[in-house]
Amino acid sequence: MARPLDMDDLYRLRHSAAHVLAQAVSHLFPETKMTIGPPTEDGFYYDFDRDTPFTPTDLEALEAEMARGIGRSEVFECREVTRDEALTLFADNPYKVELIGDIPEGDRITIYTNGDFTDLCRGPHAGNSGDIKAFRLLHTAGAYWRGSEKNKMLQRIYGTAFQSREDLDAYLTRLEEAKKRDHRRLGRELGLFMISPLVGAGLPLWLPRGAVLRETLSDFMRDQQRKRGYLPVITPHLAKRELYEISGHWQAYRENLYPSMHGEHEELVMKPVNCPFHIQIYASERRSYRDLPVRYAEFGTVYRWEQSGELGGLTRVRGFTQDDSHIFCRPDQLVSEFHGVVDLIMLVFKRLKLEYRARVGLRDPENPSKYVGGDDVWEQSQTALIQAVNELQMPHEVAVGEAAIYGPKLDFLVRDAIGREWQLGTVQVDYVLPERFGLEYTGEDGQPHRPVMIHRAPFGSLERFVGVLIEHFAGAFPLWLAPVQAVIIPIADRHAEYAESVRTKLSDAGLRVQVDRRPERMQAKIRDAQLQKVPYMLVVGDKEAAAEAVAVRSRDRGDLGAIALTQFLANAVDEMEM
RNA sequence: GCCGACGUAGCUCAGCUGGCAGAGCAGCGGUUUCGUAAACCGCCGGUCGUCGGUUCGAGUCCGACCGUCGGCUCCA
Repeated sequence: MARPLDMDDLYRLRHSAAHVLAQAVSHLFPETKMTIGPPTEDGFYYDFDRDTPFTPTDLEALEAEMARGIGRSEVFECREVTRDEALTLFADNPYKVELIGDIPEGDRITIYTNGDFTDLCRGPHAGNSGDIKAFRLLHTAGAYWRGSEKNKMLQRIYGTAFQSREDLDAYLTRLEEAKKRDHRRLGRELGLFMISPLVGAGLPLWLPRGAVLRETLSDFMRDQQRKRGYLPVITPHLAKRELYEISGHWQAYRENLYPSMHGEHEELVMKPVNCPFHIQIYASERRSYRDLPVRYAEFGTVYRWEQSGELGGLTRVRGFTQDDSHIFCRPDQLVSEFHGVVDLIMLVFKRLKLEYRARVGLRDPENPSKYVGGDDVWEQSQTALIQAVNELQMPHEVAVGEAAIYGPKLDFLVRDAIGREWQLGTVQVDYVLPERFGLEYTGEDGQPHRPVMIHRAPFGSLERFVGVLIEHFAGAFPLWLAPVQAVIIPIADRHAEYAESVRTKLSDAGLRVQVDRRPERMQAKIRDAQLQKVPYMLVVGDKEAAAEAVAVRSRDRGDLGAIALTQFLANAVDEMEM
């Protein structure tokens, strides 16, 4: 076995590959201004300032030019320079001048040279360009200078590099595999959802099989919530603008709200969040300390204006449904309620065998305009959240600036098949909205007290959650989730009647089954069921009809032979519990 | 929103430098009644994303818009 790949070595290699790319650009497109070119998790990129964008043909020419640079095995030489020297060297490049200006006084300023190309760079680099054994330029993209849309858009070239040809091939194969499980592709192939341009971008339509999948998840959650003392509520999709002015969403998220509609005397907006509605329900009665906690749950569909370039599939949409709930509790109940919510979220991940990590999101003190609520209230809620998380003894990281507008939160991030991480479950502690809406309960002392709110959504959005599940399972859902759990395949027309009786028995037992009675051969029906990733195919012919049996073929394990129908049903029920 | 690529039948795709719109699968009709991943024959199917322009002539060239994809920015 080859020695384990040292990430630092790979980073150096990719960093050097970025320099070789910049060198190639300087040869073929001398008018181009270099900016920055770091290594990334999967490769590297380099941003160039250039009037005309790079074409796919340009990329081919650059790959050839890079190969020449690598062939020369040029050493990466590091040299420390003075600030003045650096400014002189890069006098004609405003980007480098800006970077030099940002290097703190007293820090070393270094430049790296490979052959005829010199770049301002902190390093480190590979020994020489010949170490880059395998590389590929992947695609181009626009990217703002320093990531701000106020700055000029630069031309970015993405590439990747490895220490061997095999590693590169393995990476490219992985990209291909990831493409095959893309939820947008599988969504169409498996008949789960669609996007109609006439309905609108970012507004997915759920097809029957997708709707069954989603409903199965919703039913699971409803069942858990019922067991945990949640109460269902249902609220409309529109509300007066004033509601969101009080909550603060109108001010803080105006650019993400759909333009308002005019009623007779009021302005109505599509709801971007469910919480103010649930707050109104809480506020509709006098509440005693004995009534708390109150847990309102709703699969609430919300609408947020997203920039068109951001839309795609089920994971980035303009309308989506949250498995939302708002818990109103006394301060002394906060920690136990919080723990109950985390328990529910972990149950979801366990049921689906998903790997996750937890992240505490705190507010960014540098950017107070992103939030509502005073410092003291934030201090209180952040302290409460951190305490609750610590008591769980759950590994987590802390991210400053990742709070919600009204409070800190605990997010759960799930990694999907392509390695992307998705924020799925979330719990938020909120002292702000109860204050803004003047919520109260009467305490033991007969005095009014302010409740605390917990916002939580274990799935996050059903759309995004299903999108991630499609990719995670590559469409081959576990039995309990599969939209069609079994297809019954009669071998010849004379077996249709028995097939129908099998369907009735299994349907009555709660399974989602279909009979494939097309005038096709059994082989064709099996093939179609496999491609549709149906967990079980039940072949029925003369032998099965005579014995009240089914010949079971598993999607994953192949032909399992004939067993009694009652036995199949018992096995299936067991499997769904797992 | 910004940068780039792309948009041809329900799906996957071909159509070279402008000169009569193609294939496979799906669908429909027929034949076949079959034992674990595609039976056979035939037929239908397209305002080449939309609108405008250049040209004797546009799927092909140009522009705008709509949409999709890869990024950037944003994400309560």
